[in-house]
Amino acid sequence: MHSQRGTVPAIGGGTPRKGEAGEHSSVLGAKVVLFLSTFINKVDRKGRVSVPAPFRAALAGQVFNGIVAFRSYRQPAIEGCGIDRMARLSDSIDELELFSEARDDLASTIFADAHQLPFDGEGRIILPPLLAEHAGITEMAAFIGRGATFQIWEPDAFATHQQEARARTRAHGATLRLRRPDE
Amino acid sequence: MHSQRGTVPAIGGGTPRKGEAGEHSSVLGAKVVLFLSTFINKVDRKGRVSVPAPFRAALAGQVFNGIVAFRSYRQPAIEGCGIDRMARLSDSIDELELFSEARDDLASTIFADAHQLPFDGEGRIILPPLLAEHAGITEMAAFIGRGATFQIWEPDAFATHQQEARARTRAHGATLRLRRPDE
DNA sequence: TGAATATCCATTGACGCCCATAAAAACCCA
DNA sequence: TGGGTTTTTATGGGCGTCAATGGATATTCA
Repeated sequence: MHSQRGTVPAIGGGTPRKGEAGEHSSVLGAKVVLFLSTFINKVDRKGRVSVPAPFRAALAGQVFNGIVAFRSYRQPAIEGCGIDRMARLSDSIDELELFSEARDDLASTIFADAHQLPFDGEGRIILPPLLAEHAGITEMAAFIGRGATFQIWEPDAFATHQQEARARTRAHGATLRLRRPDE
Repeated sequence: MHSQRGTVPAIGGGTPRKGEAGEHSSVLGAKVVLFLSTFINKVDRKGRVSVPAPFRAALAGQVFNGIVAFRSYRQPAIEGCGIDRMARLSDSIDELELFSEARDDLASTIFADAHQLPFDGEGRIILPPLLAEHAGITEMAAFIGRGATFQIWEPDAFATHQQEARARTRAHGATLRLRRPDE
């Protein structure tokens, strides 16, 4: 399977159509951002790739119209999210010991490496060569939903990774206690 | 079996009546979602299937008007739930160490494989080929209520599975202690 | 002035949305 | 309690719209 056309209006749409992508909700900002599923799109000769419409919808309304991307430091993949999440991340890191080594490392690994990739009129971004190389992406790019964030992989590499992850999860019997709605 | 108009309430009989499948309650959001009974519906040539009305009722009011579906790990079935449940899952995962391996694995196992399937005007969804294949679904699809979630099976496969499950339960004499309302 | 970047336009096929039908189930009323 | 009426549901199909993609054109900066 590969890039099927549009599909899956991301989370925004309790309400059907009428162009407004992921409007809505919540008086206190904090719109529900959820990246789900996998989409494989083509990278054209100019290095452009369409960001899946559902992902765009999930990002709609943020101050920066595009995505933030940086190299994953554990995997041959690109980490992606909205600008809002970076702000939160910044806060989290702020809570680490000032001048600690971990803090330094995180700051330079993430923020220094982060790229702001704006959408063009059609919802595409241009993958910086540095990032594309890191992920081994040339012709196709797989957008992988991960809940509050997403990743971009070279399709085959991800397929392999996913199988391994599945195996590990099953082996560890990794469980996760689901949060109660109100807890 | 064909064409009995909708529904085939199999198990736990009591006909649900009037949209109250999993009506809600609770002033503060957190509506009670309950999927009960079994319904067998047809998959048309476009790959569309009607989600049983009672299930739709149980999902009414969530931010995303549709269901979230992904391949079951241990069975040839599709797991289904509402977007709210995924959001909670996302929150739970967000509490794990950032960038930890367990977190990575869970994310790529669960979210990457999840599909957001929006309802069309008639309450149908389109079954992605990948999922349909995994469950061996071609002409008919059985919606199985499981309380807070539900599954979608190929009818015959489910019948078989159910018999085996019953046999196991009888053998093991499985018991379950009921949770007190407020516990 | 040339190369790199940003806008805009065109194509096509999938999918969202609408309308129509039949048969249940729910409802009403004598 | 039974029959007739109304309201939902499940299901088929047609068609318009939008997303993904490719390429051309305008704009910016070295």
